Amino acid sequence: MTDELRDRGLRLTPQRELVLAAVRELGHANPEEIAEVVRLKHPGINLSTVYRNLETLENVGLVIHSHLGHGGATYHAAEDINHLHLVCGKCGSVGEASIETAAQFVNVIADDYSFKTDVTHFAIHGTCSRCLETL
Amino acid sequence: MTDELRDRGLRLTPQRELVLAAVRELGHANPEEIAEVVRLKHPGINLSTVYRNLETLENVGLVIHSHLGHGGATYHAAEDINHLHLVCGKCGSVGEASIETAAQFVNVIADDYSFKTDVTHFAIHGTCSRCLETL
DNA sequence: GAGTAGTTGCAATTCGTTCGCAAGTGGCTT
DNA sequence: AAGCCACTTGCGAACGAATTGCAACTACTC
Repeated sequence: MTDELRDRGLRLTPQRELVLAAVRELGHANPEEIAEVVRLKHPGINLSTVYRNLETLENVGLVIHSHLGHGGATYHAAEDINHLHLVCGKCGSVGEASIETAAQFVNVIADDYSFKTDVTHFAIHGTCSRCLETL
Repeated sequence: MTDELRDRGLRLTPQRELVLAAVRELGHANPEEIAEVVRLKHPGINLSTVYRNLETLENVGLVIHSHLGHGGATYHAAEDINHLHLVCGKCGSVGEASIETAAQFVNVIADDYSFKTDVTHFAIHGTCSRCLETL
């Protein structure tokens, strides 16, 4: 990460390092959860620092956010974005699906609407298998 | 709408009527925009009344919300939900696509993950044709 | 090792949304 | 036609998530 940052005149601070480490460790997490993990090693970190670092890490391309539900964003390490999210509207569970399942869909949208789809950014909303059973 | 409401012991108030009318008129709109339209005919309406009516109209099935972007929900008349949304991450434009384009995708997700997809609830994120050209 | 520009912590602020409560009013009942 | 009661409204306060201004701090360049 040193290069990505320094090339842009940005700095490698302990806080920034810990935020990235937390994102990588957690898989998908919101800023609050990330702050909690960071605080284990750096208790004094401020929430706004977490927000600001997530933003810069995203600009640099080390981190990506996606929207899984009504609330805020959740963050992923850039190298982990190889799945799409299936969010159950009933129980709120978040499943994952292979990106390939959407390949054909992405192609159709590209052909018919000249729209280049990023399937990972928004979750796929619906009802999970467990909730379908208990209807 | 009278029946949908009264059958549940709910009332048909002028405010409620105007909120529904505004949703139908606007196509997709957020609560703030809906309030603006309602205020043309009923200047005193309170924002929280709009929120509450959107919620009850949704419970009754006359209105549906979906998430098009980072911020809050946008509301549609229930009878208009026959398209999915293509939101451009660069320019913010919101396009529409036929639901059929997703039919195969929905089937694959159902078969592979036993997950029943509601494609209209979350937008499809990506880059629109115009922004693709100007890269 | 010193200087500078990027960064942090803090507190205050914003935005969108929800809440509690008292006053108001639809609509069933008589 | 009038009354009653539960549903609604408007208002202000409160809320959570995210953002901002600013002074103190510090990573990095030379």
